[in-house]
Amino acid sequence: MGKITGAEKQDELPEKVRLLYNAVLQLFEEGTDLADITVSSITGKAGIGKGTAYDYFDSKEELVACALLYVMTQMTEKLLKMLETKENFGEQMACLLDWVEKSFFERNCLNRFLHLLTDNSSIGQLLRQKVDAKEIEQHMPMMLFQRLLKKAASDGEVRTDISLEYMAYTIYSRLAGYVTFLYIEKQEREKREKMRMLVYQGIMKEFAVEG
Amino acid sequence: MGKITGAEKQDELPEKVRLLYNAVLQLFEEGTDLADITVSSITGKAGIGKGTAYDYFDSKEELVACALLYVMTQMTEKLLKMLETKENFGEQMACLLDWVEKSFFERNCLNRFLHLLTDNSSIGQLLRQKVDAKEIEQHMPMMLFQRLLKKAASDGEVRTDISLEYMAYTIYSRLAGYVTFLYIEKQEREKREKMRMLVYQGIMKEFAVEG
Amino acid sequence: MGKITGAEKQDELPEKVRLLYNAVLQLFEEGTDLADITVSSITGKAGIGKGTAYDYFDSKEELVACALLYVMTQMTEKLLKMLETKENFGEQMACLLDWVEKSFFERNCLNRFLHLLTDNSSIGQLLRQKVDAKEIEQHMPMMLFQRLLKKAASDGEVRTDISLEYMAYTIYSRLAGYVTFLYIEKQEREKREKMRMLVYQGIMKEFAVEG
Amino acid sequence: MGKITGAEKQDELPEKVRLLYNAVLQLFEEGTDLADITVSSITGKAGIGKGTAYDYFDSKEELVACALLYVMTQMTEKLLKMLETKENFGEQMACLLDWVEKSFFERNCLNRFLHLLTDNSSIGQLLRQKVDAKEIEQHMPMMLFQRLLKKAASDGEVRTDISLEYMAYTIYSRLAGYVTFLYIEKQEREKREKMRMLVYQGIMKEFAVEG
DNA sequence: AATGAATGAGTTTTCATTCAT
DNA sequence: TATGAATGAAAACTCATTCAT
Repeated sequence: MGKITGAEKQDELPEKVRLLYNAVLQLFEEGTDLADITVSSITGKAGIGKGTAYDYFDSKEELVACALLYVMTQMTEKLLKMLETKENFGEQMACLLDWVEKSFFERNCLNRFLHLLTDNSSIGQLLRQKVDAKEIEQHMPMMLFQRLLKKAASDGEVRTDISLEYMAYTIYSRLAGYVTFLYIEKQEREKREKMRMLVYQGIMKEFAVEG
Repeated sequence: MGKITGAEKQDELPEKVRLLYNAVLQLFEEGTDLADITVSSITGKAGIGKGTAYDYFDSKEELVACALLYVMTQMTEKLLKMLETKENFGEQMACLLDWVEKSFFERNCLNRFLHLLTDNSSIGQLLRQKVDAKEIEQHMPMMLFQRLLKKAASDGEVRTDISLEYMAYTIYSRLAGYVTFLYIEKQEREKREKMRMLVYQGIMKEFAVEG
Repeated sequence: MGKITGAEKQDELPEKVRLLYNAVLQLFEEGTDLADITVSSITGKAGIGKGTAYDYFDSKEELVACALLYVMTQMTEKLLKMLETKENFGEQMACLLDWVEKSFFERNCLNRFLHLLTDNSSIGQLLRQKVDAKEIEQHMPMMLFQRLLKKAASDGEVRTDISLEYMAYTIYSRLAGYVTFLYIEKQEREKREKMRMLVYQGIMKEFAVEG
Repeated sequence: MGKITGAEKQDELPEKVRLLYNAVLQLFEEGTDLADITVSSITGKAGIGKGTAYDYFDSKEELVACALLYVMTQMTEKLLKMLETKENFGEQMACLLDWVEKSFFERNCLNRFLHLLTDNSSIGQLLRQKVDAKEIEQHMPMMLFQRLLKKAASDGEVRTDISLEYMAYTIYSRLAGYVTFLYIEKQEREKREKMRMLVYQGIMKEFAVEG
């Protein structure tokens, strides 16, 4: 009766909802555009009845936004764990660039999510609303960057005279810019590697201590 | 009946096509999401028959992609002219940031266009294809930045030891990042101004020659 | 572009609208309940595309209400013409009773319309709204009765010391009551004829001059 | 598992069935249209499981028809008791008119039931079938009127030279006509009172003995 | 006996595209 | 060349009914 809001914890999710979320993720990974995702395609992939989706969500928009929120959260959690195994800030940034590139080519959607953060569609708007809910906020990309930076700052790896928020946005920007570059110049391997190195150096020069 | 491809020069455009392009621009400026733009709404705003659109374009996607291409071209041309009146690279960057912010608040669409560059919808893909056509390339944002940078380099205002392409992408990235910031933190004026200054300084520190 | 409102004159009706109206009438005559009428069944019977219905009407409800209004108007006009050929008030009442009975058995819907006047469904409500529009009012059953009574009064056939409105409602009531009787006792011919005579006499005794 | 047929006596009704019946009544009193009543809304209001309804009834239609039959029976029983406290036929008729008007404005459903007697929906048809079952017949409106009239006739208050059945239908008709009048002219209080008086006088003049 | 999660057929509605005029 | 009436495939969503628990 109470509908899913997207604030549920992972272990609170009903089985069918998990199936729906996975179906949305798969569609995303297949490159299906947001506007072309239909309730039929989701429930079909999930292997459940169309009506069931409406037992848990009020509308297609709610369903997709919640699914994306869930996947983003999962993804950033995994990413965070991975980053935490790195020795220092530089390695973390290198790892992030790898991840972004891998994500781009495997379509596993980081770029799609970054994109959604500035999407004007009803689903994009709904997603931003849900992200605004405090509890979830902490897993969002920008917060992830801030967390990395805070740790690095206390370890004396990055400068402390620049606002954390600005540094987070700048890292986000450079990654998003790199994704755009990939969209346009994906074909040439050499160029790609050169650009990646430049982005890496750009971040390090601007924020890292020493050189 | 050769259809419109988007490669036409401004003065080659049939009157009806111009009307259609303007209609798409208006819809965009009204904030209509890409997915919610219909052929009816376009031809209605253009004041011409629905069938006429199909005399010039093979599909709605073609029509919208061509219109966006045209508008982007127009916009960057206008922007370029404006930037060329500026004394130096620093002023140009400040002007760009103003423009981005104004564009964001007046919905005059620069952010929408930047967004489209990494959009997976059929229209977005078509648009990128068209951008790839050499003749148009020169008017696209990245090329605009490269042109500015080339001039600035020859005037000794920016460093010459960094790849032009990287510098262009970095400027693009920082602007796109600033737009994302505006999406998320638009409400607070002070924060906004501080962030804009930081972005400006970030660009200048990385690329400008001395002070 | 301007949608049909139900206030159109007969010769202003587009061909397709006429087809839709006829389809609704046929469905009604087949005894289909209001709630079971679907847009598919209407356009199917009309032999036109489903979308066409929405070119002319904003919703199924609008379509059905307009169709019923049209049919009621047509029916009462025909009935009025028929009644005007009668010599006097008594013959008119006898004719009305015949008509009601015939209508009941041939399902040509007078009873359905009378019924709709007190129906709580969204279509019933819409219909009453449309009936309230002045121009149409004159053709509705109650107005028809009032017109007959006015003529009869000026011819000295009915009493002039009773309010016209009351007389109209009473005639309406007795007819509706007779329909209810038919619903419940339709099987027995003799009983039916006896009841019809009683209804006739009831009207005449109450309103006719002399005896 | 013999299902409920609607012929059960009040004290034979399982608790759950009573809950279902009450839920239907409440929905009706809230003005919900027959077509908008759902099994969910009924069982929800009844506070029992959806499946339980199907343990007792074969279909939604059966459930609603039985519920309405029950409520009508209850209502007419109550009404009859109330009428039996009246001194004479005239007071009974006045009381009936009060009841009808009160029922109309409080939505307590007499008008809805009268309406159902000539309704073509599957529920309406089912209801009439059930009314036809002899045991129940005695509680239906028409029978109620006949009972009143029989008593009044034996008390010398109404004429004995007119068929009881005709008188019953006429009273029913006039009440139904008054309801129609209320639907159309509910707003004006004065007109309403005048009409009610005329209806009352109409009945008395036609059927009452002397004055 | 009682439940309510799950279903999917069926409904209303939209809109890109066609084609007779 | 230009039109816009007509189409129908496909979408979102509802709800009576079933059935495993």
